[in-house]
Amino acid sequence: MSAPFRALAEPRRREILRLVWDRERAAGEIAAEMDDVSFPAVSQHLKVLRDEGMVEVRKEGRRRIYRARREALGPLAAALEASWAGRLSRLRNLAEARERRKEER
Amino acid sequence: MSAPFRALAEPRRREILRLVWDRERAAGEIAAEMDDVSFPAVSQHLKVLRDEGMVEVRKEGRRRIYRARREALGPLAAALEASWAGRLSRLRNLAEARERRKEER
DNA sequence: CTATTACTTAAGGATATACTAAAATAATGT
DNA sequence: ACATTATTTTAGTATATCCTTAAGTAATAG
Repeated sequence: MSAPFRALAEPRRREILRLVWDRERAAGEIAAEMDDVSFPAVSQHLKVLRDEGMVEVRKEGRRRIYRARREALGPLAAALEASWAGRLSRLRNLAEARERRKEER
Repeated sequence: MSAPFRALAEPRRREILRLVWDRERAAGEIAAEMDDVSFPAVSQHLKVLRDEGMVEVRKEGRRRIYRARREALGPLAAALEASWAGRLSRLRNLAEARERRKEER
């Protein structure tokens, strides 16, 4: 129960999920889309997502093709989509306002 | 956007949220309900939740009374409730099955 | 069967984070 | 004013995690 939240705590993993959310992509393609991170690092994140059942892999020749298992994410799928749509922003704004108040002191 | 997921990654913080989900509780009461953790540690977790706007505090005498800001959690509220109800278990079971398969090799 | 491409796994290091104990702050009581 | 209770903050440490480089697999190509 703990693990799904943990898996999504990492921004890179959320970005990977976004990339394979509605089209499948090979590991290499995913890595190519991401900035400032090595291929192995991406591969390690993919492993975490696989172990959580959040993505599925399919072999095609020498490529591994990934896609999100949206159903498996349950209510977390909506939370992810909200975050990509910036719809978690009310929360963020509140946090920022609090931060500002703190600094004013 | 990153921060809310990060805040919920920590099991203790999810437990704190559960404790103040539908009744308010003083910081000390929260700490008393939790096992194997010091009061300061709980206080630090409460700070994270406060900074994320996930809980509200109210002073009453020398006690600080906390409650969850469920509205502010947006779609994450449903994910939390699902996790407490064990309804994220399909995900977990898949992950465990995968784990078993790996060990069998 | 050697080389190349695509990817994963392993080893090691740097940084983040969660914890404890101790000190500081805040409100009330004597 | 001083003590007590409730909580937070600070300082320091241990552990987790994310990253990089290097080495290991797997599949196809020559």
